[in-house]
Amino acid sequence: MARTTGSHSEITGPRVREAALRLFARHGYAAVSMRQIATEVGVQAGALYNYTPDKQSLLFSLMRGHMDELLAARKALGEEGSPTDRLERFTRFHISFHSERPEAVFISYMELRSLEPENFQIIESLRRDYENALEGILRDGMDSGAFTVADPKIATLAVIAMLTGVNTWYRSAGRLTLEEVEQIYWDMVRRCVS
Amino acid sequence: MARTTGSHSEITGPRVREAALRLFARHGYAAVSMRQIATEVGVQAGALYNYTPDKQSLLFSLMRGHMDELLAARKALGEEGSPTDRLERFTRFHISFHSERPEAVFISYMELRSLEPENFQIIESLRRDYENALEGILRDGMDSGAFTVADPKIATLAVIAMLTGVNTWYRSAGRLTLEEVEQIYWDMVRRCVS
DNA sequence: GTCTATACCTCGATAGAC
DNA sequence: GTCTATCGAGGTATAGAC
Repeated sequence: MARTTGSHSEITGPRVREAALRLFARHGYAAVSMRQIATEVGVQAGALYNYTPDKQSLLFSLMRGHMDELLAARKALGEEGSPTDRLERFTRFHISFHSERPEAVFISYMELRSLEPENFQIIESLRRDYENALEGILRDGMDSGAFTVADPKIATLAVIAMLTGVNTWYRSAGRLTLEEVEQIYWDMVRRCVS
Repeated sequence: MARTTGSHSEITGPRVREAALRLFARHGYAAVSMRQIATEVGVQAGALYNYTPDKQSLLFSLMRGHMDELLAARKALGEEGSPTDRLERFTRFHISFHSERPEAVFISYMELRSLEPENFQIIESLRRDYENALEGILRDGMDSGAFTVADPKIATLAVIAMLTGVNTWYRSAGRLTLEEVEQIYWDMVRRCVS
């Protein structure tokens, strides 16, 4: 892991982000030092500042990148089909997307309070966009009579909380395959809104 | 807020815990310094060490106290009635108990990673006790035919995640009363398992 | 682009006066 | 029981050599 002088910007940049992602997720933003990140990458602390203006920007960039990916992937699901079909797609998508990047998910939920106010507002707004996508499905289903939901706003938050909870226990080497987990949760979500 | 020399142990002790609870919840354990806590209480940093051997013990004591309260209150719900009745009691209890102490709940979920290993094991074990109480209700309901649940372990985690999510948005001055929130969630939980 | 060195600050925790 | 003062460690970020 010892490093000598040289240029490695194309390699080191991503490695800084990966190390920060892993360490922030494991120990928390405030508990991780720039020196630790540098050690993980194999450079000295000063070298990190070639890739980020400061520690806060590094956190924000990770969270922003995650939310942008999430929203783009959600959009790619499309709007075709019945509300029930769309809700099933959303449910399965949420579980599989989140299970593939547990560290980014964890940071994006846990480190909101570590963001400076302007950065917080931006991430919060992106998250609301995501919630609104689900709420739209639920409202369409209420209008068409497919769903019975007392309060679509609350049902949205309840479903997302339930689905995101998968990340606290799911391991790909565990008792259930991801497909089985998706099926179990889809059964519960479907019954929740019918 | 300026303080003079004197003895105030009966007052200061609880005040230290309250200040730590509030600050840990707002900014995170790692981001809060003993000096900040002392300032909030109105003493100097050194004086805190009359009430806790160190910062870690303060965190653990807060989390331990919360879990003990939670388990005692859950036990007081009793085991009488049908599985459906018990599930309704559990659901309403979880929501109201958690909504009354959002800071302790927040810390107990978010700061698990800030605990030293031995302390972590203790809190995790208490949390499993709580989950097992709900799982027992679900299993009894499956046995009696009242519930249809594909996987009681997963349903337990799903229901708890859904219910705990209330704390992320519920405010007592908001659009809905706590009773209304409880009713909405009970409807969703009931349908989830039927 | 990375290094070494360092400025400057804040941390947790302790010692000893009152 | 609280104060002031302080220790030693470690924090972010920058400067300048290579």
